[in-house]
Amino acid sequence: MSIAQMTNVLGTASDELARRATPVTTRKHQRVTLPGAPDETLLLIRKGLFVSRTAIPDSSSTVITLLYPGDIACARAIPAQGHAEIITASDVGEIWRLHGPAVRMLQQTNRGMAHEIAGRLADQAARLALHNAVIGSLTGDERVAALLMELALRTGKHTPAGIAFAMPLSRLDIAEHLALNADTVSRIMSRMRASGLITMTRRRSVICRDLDSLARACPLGEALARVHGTSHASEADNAP
Amino acid sequence: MSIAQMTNVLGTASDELARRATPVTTRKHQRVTLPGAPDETLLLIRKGLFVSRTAIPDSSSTVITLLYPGDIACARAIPAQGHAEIITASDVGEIWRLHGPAVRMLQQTNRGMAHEIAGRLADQAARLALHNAVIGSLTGDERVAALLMELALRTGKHTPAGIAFAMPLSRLDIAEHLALNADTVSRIMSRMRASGLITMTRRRSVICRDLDSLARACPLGEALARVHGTSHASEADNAP
DNA sequence: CGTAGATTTGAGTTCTGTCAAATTTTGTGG
DNA sequence: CCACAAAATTTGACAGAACTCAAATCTACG
Repeated sequence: MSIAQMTNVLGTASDELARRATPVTTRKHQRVTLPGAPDETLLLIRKGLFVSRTAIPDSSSTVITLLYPGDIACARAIPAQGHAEIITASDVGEIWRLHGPAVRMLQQTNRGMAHEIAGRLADQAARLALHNAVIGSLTGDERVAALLMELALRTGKHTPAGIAFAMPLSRLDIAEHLALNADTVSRIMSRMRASGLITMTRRRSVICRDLDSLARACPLGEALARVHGTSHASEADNAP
Repeated sequence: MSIAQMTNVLGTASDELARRATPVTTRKHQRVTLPGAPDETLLLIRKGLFVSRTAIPDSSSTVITLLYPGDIACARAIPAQGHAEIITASDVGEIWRLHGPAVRMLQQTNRGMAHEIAGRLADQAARLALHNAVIGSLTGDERVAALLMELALRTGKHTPAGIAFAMPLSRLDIAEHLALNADTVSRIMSRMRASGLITMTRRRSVICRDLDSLARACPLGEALARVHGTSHASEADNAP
């Protein structure tokens, strides 16, 4: 089974999945809770953009991971103890909740499913590793460019004026995700607006004239394009 | 099946695994290559400490991930294109190489294996997320303390003088892993030595009087202990 | 015992964080 | 539809932590 085929196993199994899973339609800022460690519930992201906000005790910081359609959220992949929360960042979202027993049952019926889940988790691990490189080796400007590029690749629409996409994260969310300060993020985006790299109608709507200039503004552009830019359009076309 | 039981599936399947896998014993600085993306080869870390050094094109930086016994390295979980390299950091190491066909065959025979692999990848994703928090929200001193604590928990031996462990990474490795500068790492460790937090016989051998003071020096100590400090001793007891 | 490489340390610079105030946006009720 | 309050964002001034560059030491290894 090739990777390309595997990518759709969760899709082709959707009849069976649909019987076992509990679909949840969410609106902006709605929280979906994920039980803590011993539980093996899976949340399958189906539509929209979600952020996994993980408050780690003993630290004032929260880890913010972005979740796109096709991604899987599970307690074991989250470093915090106890419950975790997945928050809808886009205007609407859809999650399928799969309880532990259902996961085990599906894995017995559909032998490819555990393999597919492992593959997805591997993809998400690759993204986390890349994100480590982003916040570890790039300047503030480059980090913001990386996020914009990621969102443009994942959720952007081509328009005459360039690639348009919604910025579903607040400045504070962006800051926490990119390991920056909210003030600094604001400064950087103002600078980008002034330099003409991006245009913003409203605060939450970005237009980027061309992706190439964004990629040039970010040393990891090539890797980001590989991780975020392939076949996600079909999965993310329900963006608001 | 509880998580505790799952943790050992790869172990209990070792007879079958041993038939399919190619064991590789490595010495310090030895490289084990992992074929690029379409390949589904798995490298199972059995003994020792390895670093996955991923050079991302278009960037001068390399992502360094630490791999401990029980961890899995696979192309899909690595953000770089093409081949990847796993480098032995400890004096000796052992890896089991599982080629794609062997993985598929094992998954048909042993239904729990894909599930176990998914669980391991989830654990590694949790560690990557925690590492994001480390390099994103901690000061240089705190990051170094976090690494020392991780190594102490994973490979430390209790001695009358405190917890002793080898520092298998060079200052440059540490710097790249922690998103710092090699000079800064050196400065920080000198400061820690001066303050009595750690003692160093030779450059690669560290003794920490007590873990608590390290944990106090790192706001994420609690989370690190949870992720690194539970039942790894039995897996890592072959440390050099 | 000498050399190449790794580490340490100093001095100066830059980027980002902190704090505070001004401004814009969003949400609510009349 | 407008006014108002609360929240979010923007911007300025300043401080501090980490980086860069360079030189001095130290180690490992032949």
